Order: sequence, then structure tokens, then C-alpha cells
Amino acid sequence: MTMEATEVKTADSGHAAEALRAAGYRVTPQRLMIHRTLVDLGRHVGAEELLDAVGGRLPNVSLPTVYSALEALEDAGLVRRVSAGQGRALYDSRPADHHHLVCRRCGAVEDLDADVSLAGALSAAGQHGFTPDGAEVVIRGLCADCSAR
Amino acid sequence: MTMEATEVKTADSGHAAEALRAAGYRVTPQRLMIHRTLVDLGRHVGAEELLDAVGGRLPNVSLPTVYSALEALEDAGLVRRVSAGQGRALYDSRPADHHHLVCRRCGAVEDLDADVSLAGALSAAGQHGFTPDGAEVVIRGLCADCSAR
DNA sequence: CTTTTTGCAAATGATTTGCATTAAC
DNA sequence: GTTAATGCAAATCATTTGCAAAAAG
Repeated sequence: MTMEATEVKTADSGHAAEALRAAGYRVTPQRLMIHRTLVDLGRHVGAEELLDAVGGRLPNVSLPTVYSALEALEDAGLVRRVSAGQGRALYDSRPADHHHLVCRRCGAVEDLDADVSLAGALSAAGQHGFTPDGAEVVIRGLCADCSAR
Repeated sequence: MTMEATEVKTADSGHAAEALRAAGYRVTPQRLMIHRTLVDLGRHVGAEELLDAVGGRLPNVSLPTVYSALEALEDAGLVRRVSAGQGRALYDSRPADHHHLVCRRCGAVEDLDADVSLAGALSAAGQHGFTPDGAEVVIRGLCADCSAR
């Protein structure tokens, strides 16, 4: 037996709680549920959309709480904010660097797994005095749905 | 002699006018001046900042006109909108694909010229049913100014 | 017990829209 | 002349802030 059932609600809420604590944040049911819901949705969603999904699981969660939780989760390295190009920001439950496809028609953002060597770009960035945290490829165009129409 | 001086105010306003016309837009002094000002500024600016700069050259230009002109210019392929990650969008007078450095502290966006092969990423995108228009590398981190502090 | 987080309401800031007037074509 | 673009004022939308009550450590 490697996992205690007591006090552990789901496989990775323990991990999320630890990461929050490590980053100096308090662990609250709202933060855990917002994280879990984002993971379960498995796609890039905006704050309002996420609030709707959380609403069915925890009552009385407010939009400001969603924003504040996402900020804490991002700071704790559990979530990443993606600026799609449309007004609202989207949130991604995969914190590690990966590439994105951004639809110019509908604004959808999808993950793209591809092997690209960004070493050259990173070293060029360093020569500009820039200190990189991460790098990704962003491909703009039409998503499958919008291409079909 | 390859260029007529008559009716041509600056080296590329003729090009801008043609591109606008080709995209089905009317050519107005506001659109040309907004484009020219963005080119002259030579960096990534927001709509309000651009309005301020245009204000000294053409009187009574309004913010809605700046937004509408930028939309037309983008559609005509003369300008590119860059979603920095902060609230406001920034506009770039270099329409061709190129890479960006985005500062997570101050939100500044700089151009980065580096040779990166994105062929693999583009073909992976196609396999998702995605129709790419262009691709770039985005590097997040701290710009030279923010690194220094 | 102390400090952070929450929830609500209201504020902010960027961008967009409605509409009458003006300018392109 | 027709139709699109402008300028202004007002509306909209995402996100943030202020503050009292509740919860975390």
C-alpha cells in the first residue's frame, strides 16, 4: 500500500496542496477544487467558464475567488495562463512548456506536442540581456472546426 | 526613375495604400498616418499610446478610429496584433513572422531574430487538422531592464 | 489568535458599439 | 451619389479592488 485514503480526496490534490503550501499560500477547498476542475476539464478555459464548472461542485464560489485562486495556482507552478489573443485569458492545467495552436477565427487554444529545438532562440534571447523562464512555439491559423467551415 | 514624387508622401505610404485597397478597404489619412506612426515608433505599442503619438501629427483622431484602423491594417497584412499577456494588446509594424520576448514583470514585448526550424511543429499542426498561417517562438522571462533590478 | 482568503458589490481599464456627420470612391 | 469611415458618447466585457465576515495555520 502506497497511498493512505484518509484525508486524501483525489490522486493529485495532495500534490496541489503541497505545491500551494510550498509557494507560501494557504490551502483552501476553493483553490483545490478550482485546480481539480481545470484538470478535469482537460482543455483551455477562461475564468468565467471555469467558475461555471466549479459551481456544480462547490457552492457560492465567486469570480474574484477564481481569479485569485488561478493566480496562486500559477505562482505555485500548477497552472499556466495563456493569452490567446482575444480578450479573455485562458488557463491551462499543464504547467510544463509545450506548444500551442491558436485559432484566429474562434480563439480556441489547443496543445501541440512536437519536438522543436529552441536552444538557438534561447541563446539569442540571452544575448539581448533577457533572462528566459520558458519558451514555446505558437502557431496561428484555423483550427480543424473553423477550417471545415 | 522608378518612383513618381507626386501624390507619394513617404516611401511606403504608397505600399500601405495599395495593401489597404487590395484588401477592400478605403484609404484614409487616418489609416495611413496610424500605420506610418506605428512604423516610425519602431516598437510594440498599445492603442492608446499610438493615439498619443498620432495626435501630434493629425488632429482629432479618436481611439475608436485607432482600433478600427489597426484592424483594417492587420487584415491588410501591414500590422500584427500581439497579445502580450497583460490586459492591453500591442501592435507590431512587422507583419512577417518573427519571434518575441515577453517580459513577465513589465509586459514589454521585443522582437527576436533567430533561426529556428518550425517545420516539425507545422507538420504536427497539420496532423491535428489545423491550417497554419504562421508560427513564432515566444520566450517568457525577464527583460534586460527587469533582470537588472 | 493572527493573518490570509473569501464573497459580494462596486470600480477600473481596454475595447466595442450606436449613430449622425463627413469623406472615399 | 453611394457606401464606408470618422468622431463622439455611451455601452460592454474581462479583470481588479475594497471591505467585512469566515476560515486557515
